[in-house]
Amino acid sequence: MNLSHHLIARLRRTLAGLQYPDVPVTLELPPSPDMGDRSCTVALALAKPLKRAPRQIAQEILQALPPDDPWIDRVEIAGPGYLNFFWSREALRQVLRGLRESGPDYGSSDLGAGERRLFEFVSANPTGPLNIVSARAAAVGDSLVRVQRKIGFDAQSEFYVNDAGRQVDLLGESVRARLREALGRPLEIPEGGYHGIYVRDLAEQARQEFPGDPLTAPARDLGRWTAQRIVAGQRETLEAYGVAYHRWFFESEIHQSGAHWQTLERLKQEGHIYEKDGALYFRSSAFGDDDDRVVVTSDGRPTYFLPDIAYHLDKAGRGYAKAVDLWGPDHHGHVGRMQAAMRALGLPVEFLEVVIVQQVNLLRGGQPVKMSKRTGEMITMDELIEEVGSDAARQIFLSRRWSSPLDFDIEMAKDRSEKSPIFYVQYAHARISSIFRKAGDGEELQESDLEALHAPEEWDLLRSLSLFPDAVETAGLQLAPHRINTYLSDLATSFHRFYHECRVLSDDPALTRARLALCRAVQVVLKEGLRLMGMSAPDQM
RNA sequence: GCGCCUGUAGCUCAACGGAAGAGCAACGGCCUUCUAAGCCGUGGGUUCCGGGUUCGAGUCCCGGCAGGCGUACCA
Repeated sequence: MNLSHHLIARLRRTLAGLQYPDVPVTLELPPSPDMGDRSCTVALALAKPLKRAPRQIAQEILQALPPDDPWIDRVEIAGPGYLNFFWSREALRQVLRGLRESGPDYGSSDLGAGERRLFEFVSANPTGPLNIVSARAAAVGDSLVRVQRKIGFDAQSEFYVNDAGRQVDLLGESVRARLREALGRPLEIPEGGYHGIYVRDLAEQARQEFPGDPLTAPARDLGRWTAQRIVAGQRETLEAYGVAYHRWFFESEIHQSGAHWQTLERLKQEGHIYEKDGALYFRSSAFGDDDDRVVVTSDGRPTYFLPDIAYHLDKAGRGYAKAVDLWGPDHHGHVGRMQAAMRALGLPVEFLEVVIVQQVNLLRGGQPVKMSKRTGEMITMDELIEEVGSDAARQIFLSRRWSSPLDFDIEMAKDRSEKSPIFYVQYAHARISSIFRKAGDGEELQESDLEALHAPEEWDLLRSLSLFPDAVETAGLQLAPHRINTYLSDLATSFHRFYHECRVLSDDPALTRARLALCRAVQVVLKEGLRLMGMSAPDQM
């Protein structure tokens, strides 16, 4: 049940019948509903190849359209040559029937044709608790995966744990420094170590539970043990946020299997590696990067880059046609080298798509909250969820494009007054639930009841429902989950207006049944949309 | 210096290359009703500036300006 697809198919057939050159047929939303429900600009696009006036072409298309379409009430030509389509009441009733049949599957499609896609996000270092930046990435990444699956991609989520390398040693040494501090010695955190107060708690845990003597064990062993504790905590945080990964991938797996050395061999064989000053360089500049990059240092250690290449190669090896990585703005400089590596290894350019999720500026009542990674002074993701709640946080993170920097005001996020737009959509859902509580077990809808729908607010609501599949499709294809949020706000507006103007439970049984069916349809779409955003659909507020 | 992101109403932000929008703030209305966390109305714009491509540019390209981030044999 997708009115847009129906119309596009109609138009394509008509254009083919007219033997026009092949141009993409897409639909727009006219600026105002009284100008139409969907609009098509093919006549404008055809003006040049046909060397004719666009309005004249529009006229020709209009006349060639099958006149007997029960879903189209009328077509108008507007402006320079827009074709504006108006749905018939029958079409809008059909939306309601279709929704009753498909339920939450409404808006699902097989557009992705089962293509396997892997979404990697957050992937924070296992050296401290997750912060607010991770909260944004988690909200965006998780919603992306949900939407991708909705439109027929076989999408999965993954967290890459950097549990190897120097930072793990530093973590071990930082824990040890805290252990010594607890014994009354001065606190000496190593250069580049971790200053956060959370390290003290980890040291206490290590004192009690580390298998062996944490004061004398190798820093790497202590670090690895601690990292595992931190990862477990990160996993709990994300689960409290409603994010469950399909897989947690540990960098140490690569070090154990030696996959990174195999990757290096492969690059060497292809002639993409050279030595300079004792270090091994990957000739990434030959594949579009600004510069060549070190993959093995002069003292023989792999840089983080080499296992990272191996990891992404592993993604391809696992049968994913596309890997989408969500990175922070501080890593955007790495996009070029990673894509260069993918190309050097023979993967198509589109294989790796990097989404840079921009920074979050944390505010409290309009004032910036100072955060410092060095001193470990920061608001953790746990504190964020505790203070503002998972739903409110996700709603804010999904209300903007990921490419925009975002101001997150904690006070505003907690606000539950009428000024706050955060609960607008959920409130609509709760209101509908309330109606159904009052209605009790209603009678079954009769086909003839639909004739009772007449108010403009009812048609407007049905029009809004008809746009859900389009919103899902756009959000999925453009990797733009905030589109779902924009759509749901519009739907909620239509509903609140309807609620205000049209009493659902009345002494007219047919009208009551019809309006209850309409409410149910709205409720299903709100709930499904909220699910795609990883938010709950409360029955009471 | 170079690279990336951002610049749209007073503020926070939407807008598949297609006809500039919403929320908040301001002002004025609506609770004896299924939830007022809601609804209705009013005002508010050189889409940072200058070129270009296009039938059509907030959107794409080039050049500026402003803010943010990055620019390691760290991750």
